[in-house]
Amino acid sequence: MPTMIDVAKRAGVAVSTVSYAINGTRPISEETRQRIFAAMEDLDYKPNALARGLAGKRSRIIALLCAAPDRGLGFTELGFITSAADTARENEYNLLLWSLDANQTDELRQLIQQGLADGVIVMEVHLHDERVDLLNELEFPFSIIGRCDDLQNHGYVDIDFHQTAYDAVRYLIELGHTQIALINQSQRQFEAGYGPAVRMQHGFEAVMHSYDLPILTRFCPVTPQEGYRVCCELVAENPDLTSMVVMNERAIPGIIQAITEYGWRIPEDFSLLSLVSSPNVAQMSIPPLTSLDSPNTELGRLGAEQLIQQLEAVADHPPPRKLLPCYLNVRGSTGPARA
Amino acid sequence: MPTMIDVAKRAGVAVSTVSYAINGTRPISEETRQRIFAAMEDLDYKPNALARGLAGKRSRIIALLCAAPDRGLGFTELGFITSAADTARENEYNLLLWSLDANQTDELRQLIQQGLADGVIVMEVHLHDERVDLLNELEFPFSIIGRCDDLQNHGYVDIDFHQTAYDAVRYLIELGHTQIALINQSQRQFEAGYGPAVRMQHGFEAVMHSYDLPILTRFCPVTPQEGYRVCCELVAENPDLTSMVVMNERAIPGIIQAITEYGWRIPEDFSLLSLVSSPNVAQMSIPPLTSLDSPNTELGRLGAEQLIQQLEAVADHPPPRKLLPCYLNVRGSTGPARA
DNA sequence: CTGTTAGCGCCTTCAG
DNA sequence: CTGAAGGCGCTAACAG
Repeated sequence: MPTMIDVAKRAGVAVSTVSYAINGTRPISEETRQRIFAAMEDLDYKPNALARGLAGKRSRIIALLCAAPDRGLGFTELGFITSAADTARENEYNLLLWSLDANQTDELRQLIQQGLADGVIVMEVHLHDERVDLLNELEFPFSIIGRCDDLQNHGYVDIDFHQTAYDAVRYLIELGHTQIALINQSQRQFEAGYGPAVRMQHGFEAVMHSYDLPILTRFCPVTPQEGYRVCCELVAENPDLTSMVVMNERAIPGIIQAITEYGWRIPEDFSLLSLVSSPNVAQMSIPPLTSLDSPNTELGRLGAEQLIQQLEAVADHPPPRKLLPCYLNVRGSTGPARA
Repeated sequence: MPTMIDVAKRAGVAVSTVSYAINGTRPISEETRQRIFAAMEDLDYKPNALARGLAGKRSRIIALLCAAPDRGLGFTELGFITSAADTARENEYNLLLWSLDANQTDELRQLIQQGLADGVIVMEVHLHDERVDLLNELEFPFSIIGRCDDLQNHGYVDIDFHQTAYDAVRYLIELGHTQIALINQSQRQFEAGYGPAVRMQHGFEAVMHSYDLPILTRFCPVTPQEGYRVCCELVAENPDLTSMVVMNERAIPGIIQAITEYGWRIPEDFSLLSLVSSPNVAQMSIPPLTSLDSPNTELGRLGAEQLIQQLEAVADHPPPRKLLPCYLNVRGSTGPARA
């Protein structure tokens, strides 16, 4: 592996000049610049990232903190991961994967103190998140996908759950539905303060209230079996129900089965709308589900971009805060309300 | 951030002694060892990874090359990624994510020349893979999840597709089936030499042949629509068919629909077995699918472990080669052959 | 068993 | 606009 010294020799300049040429930290005459880059080409030279990081105090490495949530990792997280990786690369950063649970703050501290990463992206944040506390305490740069309660003047990117609830209800109302139930994630998640569960719950209630419609909601553990059980109860107790919005992909097969067994056809007799879901699984159902798909790749991208901006910022920008809507994809599980 | 010098001072020893104590590269008297570690504790010292890497020629960083295959990333890849990350951490390595397509060899070369990573894990390899060629050319350490044609005396971990085909057919035969069809992935993938498609095709043919049963196979693009179309044709042309093995998760909803519309109930009239699939999606179907689930986390783990062993090997071990079976999970989509 | 010291490859003040 | 030289924090000879 050639080093900067080799390049300097070949170009007939000092090493520092090569460094400046590479980093653009200082004006260089066009002529020597050319010579230097030619020499780099010839030698197939690439700056050594470790040495650069050590000397320059910036490694151009960021880390993605990927904790497995209770329900396991899914397409949502996969979207974050890959788009964060892409975004990092586009900006000439490297992305590390730190698979730590939300409570492994000691391990996180260790990793940070290693000095490898310039900053981290936190995903799947809890409303109150120890990791975020730690990062604040260490004053270590970070960005968040999701939102905490205590925003601490920090930025974030998240899904606009309220808007999503609104879009869902609005869409069903336009199809003539007035009896709309929400099946949320598990009560445990809700009570643990899991952001999406909490915000969707409140968002849905607010929207239904604003339309002066009856509010009907259920929590449901994230399994088909529980989906079946919860949905059976729900329809038995509410035979007037014509539609349902569900933010619980894993429960959906059970829900469909319950509805079918009750004697309703989808979408002729009953409409089903999957919230904050991914196209992959929405298309796996029969019929394919109309859904409000989560902007996963955008979230991952923005999370990475916000962190990188923060790392490269000269002045202090105001903390970037962004809420993204879900995209409505009309597939086969929704239709006009039955008479 | 304290440095090694601080620790050395506080413990009253030379920096090198601290270094040796940390790395265990040289015997240290128990007493000074204690003093040094106490000093490290007191100062909350952690070795700087960049400096360590630069000086020691080993960064303890490995990279996972994660190309998105044609069909997009799914649970399989997610399993690789997370288990590789876990394994890396357990061995005190850091895992980088390099999202490069299989043909982006220039970018790969660049990243390697940066000197950040000690080695890479390649997944989703093609039977002939440019990345592997490059890695061989550069003599850069790597491990493979999957297999190339030209093994070059290199190790690998992969699924035992032949065994999987055998297990699937055997299981169905025991249920009394003799008319068994295979729905594979797309012909394009097969012809492009995509390992799983090729090996499953050959494995299935060999197994059916060994049982002296009729061989019936179809390729199918990875969408529900195509699954529907291919399956409609298949059953129309083969009304005696009683079962089907499918290595094409995305096509399955369409397949189920086709079978249902044909008038067969699953599993009473027709058995469906999903090959090399993930429990998550197998459980998403109605009924939940009996499947041979892919050992994703084991593959990811072994891929990482093989690389790390290679990096830390003193002597040259023989290249580790391992084929893993899929796990049979009997769920609700298989039953005795209809009369 | 321990200490001294020269790098690892680069960045970044300082002088010119 | 360019050069020289001191460090970044650690490892690994080389000496005791």
